[in-house]
Amino acid sequence: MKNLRPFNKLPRNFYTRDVITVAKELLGKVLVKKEGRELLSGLIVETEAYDGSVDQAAHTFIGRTKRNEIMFNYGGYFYVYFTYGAHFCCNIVTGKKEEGTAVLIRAVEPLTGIKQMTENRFNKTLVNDKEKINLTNGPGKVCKAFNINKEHYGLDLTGNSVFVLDRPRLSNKDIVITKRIGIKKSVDLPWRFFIKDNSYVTKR
DNA sequence: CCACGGATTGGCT
DNA sequence: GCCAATCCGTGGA
Repeated sequence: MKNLRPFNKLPRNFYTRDVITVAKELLGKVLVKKEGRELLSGLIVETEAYDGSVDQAAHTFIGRTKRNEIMFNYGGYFYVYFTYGAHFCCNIVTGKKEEGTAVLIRAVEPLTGIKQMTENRFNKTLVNDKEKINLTNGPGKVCKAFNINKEHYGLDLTGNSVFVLDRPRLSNKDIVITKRIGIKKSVDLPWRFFIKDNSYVTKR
């Protein structure tokens, strides 16, 4: 699992498809961030789709603002926002120009750079299994562990600092579909996707 | 184990 | 001025 070389970076045309398809197909792919010499990476295990054309919970529902403008670009950009006065959350912009759609990365399973992630999260290096599970099982936790913040807003994911590696597509039977969590509007849309039985999915 | 609420910034009305 | 696509600690059973 240490050697990520045989896998290719996802190309632009992966991201420019519709948000639901991309949200599902991102499951099982590998999020990578280069941090100095360290390669932080994790298997994407939980996502949510947001679509401003029909979805009141999407930040683009109100139209274009300075904060959400990257979501109106075509797919393959990083939308990072700050919330609750404390946390960053990262999203992958999808679709065509002006669509205003994106996929929230809710949880990953740590693969490489675990020691660095633990330092980023807890400011120490010791890890037991309980801490490992708690490292990246939530959108704010993923950003903290990967040290993703305001500076990464608008990054092109076909570039070289943050990107996603391809992996074989999961079977539909390994994907669970539910309503989204942590929101107050458009709560009934079944736009949350996660890998069945994966222990790094958000706990409820 | 579960429920509850405080923290704390910045975007938008 | 309101309140959020969250997290964590506390307190009770």
